[in-house]
Amino acid sequence: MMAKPTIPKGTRDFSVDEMAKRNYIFDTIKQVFALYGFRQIETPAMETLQTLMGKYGEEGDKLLFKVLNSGDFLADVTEADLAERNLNRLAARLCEKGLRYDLTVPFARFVVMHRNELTFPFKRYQIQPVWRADRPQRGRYREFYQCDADVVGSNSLLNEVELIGIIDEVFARLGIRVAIKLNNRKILSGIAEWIGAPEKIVDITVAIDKLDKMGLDKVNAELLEKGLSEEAVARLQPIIMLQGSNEEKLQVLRRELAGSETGMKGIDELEYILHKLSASPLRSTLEIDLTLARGLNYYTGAILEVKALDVQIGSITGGGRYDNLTGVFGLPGVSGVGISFGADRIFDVLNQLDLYPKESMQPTQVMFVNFGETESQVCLDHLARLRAAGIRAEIYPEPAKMKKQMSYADSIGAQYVALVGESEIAAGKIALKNMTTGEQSLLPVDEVIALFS
RNA sequence: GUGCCUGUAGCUCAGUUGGUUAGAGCAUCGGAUUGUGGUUCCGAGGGUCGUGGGUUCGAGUCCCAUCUAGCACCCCA
Repeated sequence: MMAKPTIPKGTRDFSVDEMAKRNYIFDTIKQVFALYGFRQIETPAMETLQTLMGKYGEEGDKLLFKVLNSGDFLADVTEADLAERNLNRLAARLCEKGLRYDLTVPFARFVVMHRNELTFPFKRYQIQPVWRADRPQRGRYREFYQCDADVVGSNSLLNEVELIGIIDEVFARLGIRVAIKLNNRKILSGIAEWIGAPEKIVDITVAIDKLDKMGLDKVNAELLEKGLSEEAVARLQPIIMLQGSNEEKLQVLRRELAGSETGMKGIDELEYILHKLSASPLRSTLEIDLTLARGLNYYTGAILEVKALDVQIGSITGGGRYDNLTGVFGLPGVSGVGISFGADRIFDVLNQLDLYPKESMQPTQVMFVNFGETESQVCLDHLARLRAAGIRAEIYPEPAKMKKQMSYADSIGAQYVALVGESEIAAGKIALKNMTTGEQSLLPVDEVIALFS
């Protein structure tokens, strides 16, 4: 007896309806990427662990899925290794491959491997699943798709501007209301530098993030607890309390961080991007948010994140600039900037808001009822004509009872049912039934085709 | 990875202080209706109560473990 079939934790099957919806998302994103001059690549599901390890910090390494070597994978393992029980060292002996954790690191590897075939700036997009051994929650899966667009080999901030344009266009097309949050790593560095505690950037941003929930007193208390001096906390006050329009925020930052060269550089960059974008107003709101920093260890310039306004879910898109993207793979001095759409979360958002256009489901437009051998032969001719005209059409494969064939047409959401029996064949016409209105008319093929153009 | 929480037909759920052969609605399949679906009526199939142990004369109900979904951390799309 077979055990009940299951799938691994944090993974999902997608039904035909779900795939139609997902493809609608992927197609929308692809079209916009292409509009902005990005071209697609793919990389393998597996990379060598050498490529993957150490790129995502200690936490990230723990979340990597490792692939057991084939063959006698214990051959090189000694009793001493087993006795030692050092997981990392043992894993290194047993596994040389892992599932990719994101698309950015494999892309960096790709750029370095193919550097002589590429012309820079190189703009690529990539839509593929990634895997993380995270504990699943709503909107958090162990297998999920990322849709990345990156530019390498260009330091121009125009890239940031274009990427924000892509984000705005994609969510406008999908009909999702979003807020784009913008920050700059150099500003964060400037802040830390200014209060004399460079290593405290993360603690500071995490604390500021809690201002709404906990209030100023508790935020300050947490900062002191994290080891900041009274003086440093006092200096931070204007930055913690930062609010108002983007212009006002920039003004305050400019005043407070005047002493930090790095900080001022970051402010300049931010201002440049906002200025360029002001020329053609975005449909989404764009706001400066100093609390963006966590998990973005490798970012060195702009940092951005997108939140859905009407659904509570983690960020649905993230991105930023990382100088020296390819440095770890032996190609220093190449800057990258990119964004990553979280297709699965966008899918969840769209599902909750039910924002799919009808056409995205691509249901059959005409289904022919099967009356038997001679009748279906005539239908095949009609089908060929309809399909040549780009109409999605099919015939029920068996001469089953009418009721059954009609129910089937109903369940697949067919727009029309075509009836071609003895009398229709004699008349050289098709009885076409509109499944929404229930109306039926007798038409020649040409007029049926004309209905859809 | 840490701390909580969930689990009964494909789906949404009932199931009385542990007590005979575990129910309903929806869905599925068949029939009423031999060229007309989405409405109606009738009928059928489908569950070793997530899984494995334990307590008990007796467990869907109590205990433990494990798996799964989810929540808060951590981290992130």
